[in-house]
Amino acid sequence: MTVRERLSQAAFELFDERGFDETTVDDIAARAGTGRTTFFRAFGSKEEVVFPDHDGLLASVQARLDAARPGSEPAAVAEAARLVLLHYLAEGDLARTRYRLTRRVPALRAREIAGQRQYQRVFLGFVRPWFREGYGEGARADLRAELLADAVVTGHNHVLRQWLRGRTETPEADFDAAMTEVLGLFAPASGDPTAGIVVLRTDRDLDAVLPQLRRVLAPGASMEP
Amino acid sequence: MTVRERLSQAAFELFDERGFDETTVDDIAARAGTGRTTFFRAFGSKEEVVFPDHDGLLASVQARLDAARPGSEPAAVAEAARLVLLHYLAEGDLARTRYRLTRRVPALRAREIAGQRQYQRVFLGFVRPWFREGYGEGARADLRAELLADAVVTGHNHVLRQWLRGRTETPEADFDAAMTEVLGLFAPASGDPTAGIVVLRTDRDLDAVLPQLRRVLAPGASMEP
DNA sequence: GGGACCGATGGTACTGAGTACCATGATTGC
DNA sequence: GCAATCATGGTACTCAGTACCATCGGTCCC
Repeated sequence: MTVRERLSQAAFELFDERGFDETTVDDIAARAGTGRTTFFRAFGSKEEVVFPDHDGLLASVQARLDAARPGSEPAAVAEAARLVLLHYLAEGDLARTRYRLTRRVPALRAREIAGQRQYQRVFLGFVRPWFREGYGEGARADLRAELLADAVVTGHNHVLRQWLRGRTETPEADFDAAMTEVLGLFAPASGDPTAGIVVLRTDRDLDAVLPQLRRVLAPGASMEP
Repeated sequence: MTVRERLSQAAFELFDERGFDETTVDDIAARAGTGRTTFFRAFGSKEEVVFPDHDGLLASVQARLDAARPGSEPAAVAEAARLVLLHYLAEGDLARTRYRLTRRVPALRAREIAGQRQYQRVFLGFVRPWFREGYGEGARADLRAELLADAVVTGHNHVLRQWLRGRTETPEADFDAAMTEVLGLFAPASGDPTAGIVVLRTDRDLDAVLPQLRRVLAPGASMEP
């Protein structure tokens, strides 16, 4: 076990026993059998122990998006987001412990949220050019791109949260459904046959088209042609 | 000028001159002609000087939503969000200084983002029951409610940012447009005539269906098959 | 007027995170 | 065997934030 791993384990144990604020860096270092200096060389800050893989995960999302080919943007977005989900699923109990910690400690919550925003920024950087192409440049395309980048992160978080709370046994299937929903709401028209989405605003009788619409709007079946 | 105002002014001056991290609380207190203790009694933390009205603004948003009457949810959401926009517009240069600070200082950025999430939570608390009613309980309604709550905040931020950067002279009109867009994407059917918006996904020629659908989709009609 | 009370202020001392610097000991390369 | 390198740990510092206490000005009551 590396020093870093010993420190991480000691930290999570102590956070669980006493709480985050009640644990000092000295406590962690002592339990791990190292000095304080070593802790800060390994982790940079006390909070960072809780989110050790954040930067790497963010980079892998960016890499997945960078590797996307034109025309497959929706798939690239979904697959990049899936990387994050799979990472947490693989962590198992550790992810649940982190979840409990972030619910309880405002500073950790703030850091988690800031981290999520970084994902949103990465998705935005990928999605904005695509939207400008699909909708034309201007505020409308940029706003929609922001909304989609948000929605991808929120969709992911929604599913992850259900799993962290033990509310679902099928997070990956839920994820597919959520991504379909999200991409269906936002993706601009493009060469991709899965991206033919229209926003309509009217002010009259729905019943006439309802049967026809039901086919398209039906849960589960709605998004795939 | 109250002690709090003197401290605030001194702080912003120093942040501007030397930067946030390079300014100590002692510096601020000294320039304001008070003691360190008084600073912490007035502000709670160094970061809080930068976001002094956050809690009050959040409460006013909550209050506006609490006062909403059934059937006017979209208007309530838009008006509650508008409160925030108007607050920043009224601040003028102070808001721009804060914007510059939050771009430069990661800790302030994180705090700003955490604050935005609080707005999202408030909107979510308001919107979720409405969506459960409109779509039925379940993950789909909850996810869509989250997406709308996000989108309201993002729409607001989008417009505010344009103004903070000096890219628009008509933030209020932009805001109306953004809210229409956002609510149009997400709002479930309701009595409000501005809410008769349906998101539809087809794989056919859009131009062919659009006029027809435009005719038949009605406000107030349920999207539930 | 005088004394008791009270709120705001400011000072002192403490804890704990994070940084800088240096000494030491182990490992590696030659 | 020797030198260079690197991880480690120790010491000392800055600064945010907290706790506690002393002081001072005003106010209220007698």
